[in-house]
This record gives sequence, structure tokens and C-alpha cells, in this order.
Amino acid sequence: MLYIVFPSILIILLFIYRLQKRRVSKEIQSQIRSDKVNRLSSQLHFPAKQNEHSIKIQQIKYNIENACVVNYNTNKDQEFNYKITEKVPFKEFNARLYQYIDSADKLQEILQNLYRYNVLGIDLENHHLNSYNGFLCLIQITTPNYETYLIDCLKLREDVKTYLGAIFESSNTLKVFHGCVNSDIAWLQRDFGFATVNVFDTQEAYKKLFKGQRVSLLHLWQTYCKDRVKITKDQKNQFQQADWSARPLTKEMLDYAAHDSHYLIYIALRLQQNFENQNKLQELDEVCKEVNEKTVNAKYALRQDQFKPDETYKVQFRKIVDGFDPNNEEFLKIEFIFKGIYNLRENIAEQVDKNPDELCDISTLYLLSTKKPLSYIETRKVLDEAGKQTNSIFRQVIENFCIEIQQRLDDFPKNMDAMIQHYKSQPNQGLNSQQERLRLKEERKKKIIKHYSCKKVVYENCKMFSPDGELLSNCDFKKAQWYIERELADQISSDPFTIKLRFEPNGRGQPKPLEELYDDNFYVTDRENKCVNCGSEKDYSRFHVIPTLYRQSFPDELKSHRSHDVVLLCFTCHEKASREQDNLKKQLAEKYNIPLNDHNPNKLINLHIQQINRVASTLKKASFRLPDEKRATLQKNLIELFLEKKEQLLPLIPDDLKGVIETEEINNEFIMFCYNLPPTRLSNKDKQNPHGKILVDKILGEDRMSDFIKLWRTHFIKTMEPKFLPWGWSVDHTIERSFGVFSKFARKEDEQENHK
DNA sequence: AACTTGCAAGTGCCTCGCCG
DNA sequence: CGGCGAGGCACTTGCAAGTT
Repeated sequence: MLYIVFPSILIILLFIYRLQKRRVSKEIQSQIRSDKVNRLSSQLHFPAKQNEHSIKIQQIKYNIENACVVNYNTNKDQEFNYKITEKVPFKEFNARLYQYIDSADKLQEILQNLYRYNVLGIDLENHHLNSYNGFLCLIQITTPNYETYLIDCLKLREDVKTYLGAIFESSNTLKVFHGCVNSDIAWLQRDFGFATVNVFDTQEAYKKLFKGQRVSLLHLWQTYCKDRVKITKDQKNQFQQADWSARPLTKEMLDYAAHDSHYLIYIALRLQQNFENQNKLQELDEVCKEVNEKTVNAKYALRQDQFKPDETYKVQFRKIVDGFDPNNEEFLKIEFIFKGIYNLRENIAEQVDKNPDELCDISTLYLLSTKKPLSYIETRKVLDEAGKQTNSIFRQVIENFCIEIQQRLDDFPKNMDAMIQHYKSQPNQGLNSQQERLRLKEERKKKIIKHYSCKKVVYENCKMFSPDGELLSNCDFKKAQWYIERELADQISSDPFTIKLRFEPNGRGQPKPLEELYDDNFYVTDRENKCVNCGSEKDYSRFHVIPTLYRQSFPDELKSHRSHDVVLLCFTCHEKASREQDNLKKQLAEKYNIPLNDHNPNKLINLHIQQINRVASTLKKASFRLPDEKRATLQKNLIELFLEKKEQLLPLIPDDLKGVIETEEINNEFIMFCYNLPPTRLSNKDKQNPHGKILVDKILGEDRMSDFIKLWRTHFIKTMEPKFLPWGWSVDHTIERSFGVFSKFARKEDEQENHK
């Protein structure tokens, strides 16, 4: 009897427990709907508390508002002078040159010194790990006399706000930053409400001067201070990501922080000299103006304002998930759960004032969505198995995650049709611009694969025999058909479609080198219509084992009628193979000192024209809603762009619009002309990257083409390890091929041979 | 680890001229 | 006539490098 009663009781107890759990879930659910903040404070096992250094949201909002008003009222139309007149000779970093400022008295003491100068080098250290919105920890200011002050913003937040605002907002003091537009300026706004103006950005200036990409401060140190800066790349990365909210800061950290601002003014000066030497001071002025326009219009965006519960998770989810299959129930379920715990993570992070990624990283969220653990123990197991580290806060909220997962499982719609419909109606709804971009990207990728993969069967493997029955080669159906229609051949089989020529083809009977006889086997072997790398029979396209960049500069006898070095690859393998090719190209470029980058002036002018198109497009499309000031600058830009490349562009302007350039008064016709201005046609010579031809010529001169071709074949085999290459494909496949004596590809010496 | 950005490069398709 | 490669076109991508 006991054997029956006891298990029954257990089952009943379990049932009650389960019911209880469900009840809790429902309660939570109603709370989610009523108030997410409420729900969390009642569910979390520890009180929500702010990071002691964090700034209250109300304060941040007030700061931003304040900075924007100041910018609008006083800086909107202001012109600044970006010229540095001080003489600042190079001076090596020295730890005795900096002071740590951590009291209001010290701050007030240095103020007078700071106000003496017209230029200051400034860098900031922000902390974002242990805080939802982040906060500034340190301000480094260096004077032209190389006095550096490290100001502790944690201790002195109110004092900084009181005493330093005048410097950041001053039109008399030029502030030298490195890469400040998206970060530093916004942080100063967030933490202190500063409307920073009159800024010189060394990164932007360098970019303009060398028409290059963004450069690191490290690069500038190496360029302008040679080997006298004693900080390595590793050290820089390490310190950049250090916890700057820690107190006291270590000696190494202080040294590093002081380094960051120490050389800024010197570098700015050197840049200014560079511009001056090239007679381009005006360009420097333009860059500064651009940067300052951005600082004036900067507005710090609160993380919680950017977060949208129905959208933000999607971006992350699509990045981490393999493929996308709205017809697969499990897939939909995983996304449904991911959304739940992603949003929960965001809410908790906001409540406990932590960086969401620090609380729990995305890959862990995804792991939990797939494994769906419903208890602390299960979660632990899942995390341990995957080797995931957890921090203490996350351990404290695991129960909440489990409840949420259970909740999402309960809420997952039973009716799949409705869900799929929902999906299909989704893409265009409620996506912000970034997500919309991502969605379009996905769609485009699909389109690209469809567009670029071969539409028809590449190898039809029809056979062509000589009159005496020797297999000559494979060919496609169309060609075989052509011979039959002309009564030049007879069909002797239909599967595979096989023909026998009625005439003796040219080029046979001549003695051939042994290896070429072997290679002929390659040309009579069936070639399969699938990726030679992975065997996929879908979405393949041709791939050139020797990059076209080089191959196009080969002499005819090396490239004509060669199918050996063209293979089929599926889209994925194609991408990989191209990347691998790029690596080797770079190595070759370095080895032979032939740069891959192309500075062809004819190409550069097209970049310029693109810029003109863009400015004109803005003027055409948005002119009516632009502020007068902004419209005027754009119009000015347009003229300046023309003047910059006057010699090339002036001939393109119709006569009746030429006056515009002289009077600088822009009319609609001129804007439309700029909008429609086409890029100059590039001749094929201009299109060709000179690197390819130069290298090939060099190799040809050294008579090492054979090695060069084999190098690429070997590289392909080594990096891809293709498993489905056609029979007979070989790295040693002959490089040159014999042609009939009348062929234009026949070499001169062959011709002479024939004449004898 | 996450995000942003400009550049270089390569795709299929089309047309052309050459060859057999 | 059909194959072939080159030249031209329109289009997009991945990568590298920057920031914290």
C-alpha cells in the first residue's frame, strides 16, 4: 500500500510546486505589463543600487539640455581661430611633469595657469564597465609648457563643473583632442553639461592631410615623436581598457594617462606645419570647422532612450544566429526567448547600473535561449559545460532569467501560422534605421548570391572524337550541335552527347612535350558542376586561382584557352578563397615593394566628383529644411570642391553655368548640374591596378612565370584544401600550351620553325 | 567585445572583335 | 556560328583600422 501512496504524494507535491511556479510566473507577467521597474525591484534578490560614481539620469538630462542651449545661443554661428601661434619644441615625457589634482584647492591653484594659454592638449578617460551610462574618471590637460594636470573627476565632479566649464566653452582657448567627435565631446556634455567648442582634432587633421583612414594616437606618436615615446601597442590597448574608476590609480596608469595628452599640442603644431608647407592651411581650417560644427551640434544619447524592447534585441540576435528560418518552430522559439531575456538583461542592467554586456554577454544569452534552463542548477550546468565564466551579479539574477525563460515558453504561441504571418509582416515595421540597414543587408546578400551564382550548367561534358576515334576534348552542347548542323560531325551517342568529327582537326600529330600529353587527359576528363572545395551543388560561380589582377597582364600564350585555373566555388568558399588571395597579394606587395593601393589621379578625381554629387544631393533634397547657416556652408563647400580641382572640372561645366564659379552665387541649375555630374570614364588602363602589371612584368623579366603560377595554385590548395578538384588538376599542370602554327597565340620562334 | 567607416576589389552580364 | 577574353557596367561586399 505504501508503495502506491508514497509516490502519489510525491507526484501531487510536484504538481503543487509546479502550479505554484506557474502562479509566480503569472504574477510577474502582470507586473511586466504594468511596470517594468516595479517588477524588477520586487523580484530581484538584492536591492537595486546605483554605482557610487554614476550620475543620476535627471542630472544627465539637465546637463545635455544645458549644453545644447549654450551651443544654440552662443556657438551656433561663431567663427573660431584654429591657428596655433605658440612655439612648442619637442619635449620628452617625464613623470615629474605631471601633477595629480584631487582637491578643490589644487584645482583652483592651477586654474590661473590654465587660463594663461591659448592652447591646451586634452584627453579623457571614461568608465563604462560598471555603469549603465558610463562616467568620466579623469581629465588630462597639458599646457604648451608641458605641465600636465591629471584631474580626478570622481572626487571633483562638482568643482570641475564649476571651474573648468569656462575653459571648454571658451572661444579663446583652442583645445587639442585626438578623435573626440563621437566620444569626448558627448561625455563632457553628459557629465558636466559643457558645450565644448574651439577644438583641434589631430586625428581628423591627419586624415585630411594624407587622405587616409583614421589613425591611432600611437601612429601619430610614431610619426612625429619617432622612438621617443616609450609605450607599446599592447600597453596602450591594455591601459585604454583599464578600470579608470579604481582609486588610487597606479603609478603606471597615471604615467599612461599623462602620456596621452603630453604630445598633443606638439603633434598639432607639426600637423599645422605640414599643412603650411604644402600651402594647404585653408584645408586645415576647413577640417577644424567641420569638427567644430559637429561639436556644436553634438547631443549625448542616453542608452535607455536608444533602447527599444521590440527592436534592439533583433540586431544582436541576427548577428549571432546561424541562418534565418521563419518556418522552423524551434528557431522561432529561440528568438522568442532571446528577446525576453535580452530585454530582461537590459532592465536589470539599468536598475543595478551596470553595463549590460558586463552583466551577461550576448553569447551567453544566446546559449541560454537554446538550452532553456529552468533552474539555477540547470543554468549552472549549461554554463559550466560551455565553459562560460559568470560574475557575481549575474549569479544573483540567474533565478530571474529562469523565470523569464519559463514565462516565454508558456507564452510561445501555439498557433504557428499566426506567428509566421507575424514574421512576414514584420520586416518593414518598427525597425530603426540601423536595423533596417541590417535587414536590407540580409536581403541583399540573398540577392547577391542569386545574382552572382552561375545560372546555367557550366560543364556540359559533351564529347568530341577525331575521325580515327581519339577523344579530343569536352565541349558544351551548343558547340557540338553547331558541328552537326554544319555537317562537320556526326552524333554517335546521346548520353553523354558525343560527336565524331568528319575532318582531321588542326594541331594534331605534332610532337608534344610529355607533360602536355599528360595534361591533355585533364581536358578530356568530365568536370563536375559543383564547388571544388566543399562539393556544394548550389550557388557556385567561377573562381580564378590566379587573381585576375595578375592574369590580365599575362601574355596571351599564358592565359588563352586555359580552363585549368578556373574552378567552381560555392558562394561561401568563394568568399574565403578571395580573402586568402588578398593575404598573399599583400605579402607579394610587401616582398617586391609594389604597393597595392592605387593613387591614380584619374580615379581620385572620381572620388571628388562623388563628394560633389553628395553635397548637391543634400542641397537638392533637403534645402528647404536646412537652417540658413548650414545651407550657406554647403553651398560654399560646393564651390570650394570645384576650385580644388579646377583644371579637371572647369571644362565639364556648361558655358552658361561658368559664371557661377566666378560669382560664387549658386542657383538651382548649378545644383542640378552637380547632382547629375557623372564620374569621368576611366580608360581600361586607368581601371587596372598598376600593382598587377608591375609585378607580372617583373616576374616575366626574371623568367619566373612558372614559379609564379605554381605559387598561386599551391596557395589555393594549401589555404582551401579543396576536396573535389577535377581529376588531373595539378599544381604542375603545364604553364604554356602549344597552339597551332597559325594561331595568333603561337610563339614567334614556332612560326620561324615552320617557315624553314 | 562592440561598434563605425572608407577603400579596394571582384562578380555576372553584355558587347565587341578575333579565330577556326 | 560559337567560344573566348577583354572592356565596360552597375553593384556590393569584406576588411582593416580606429575608438572605448
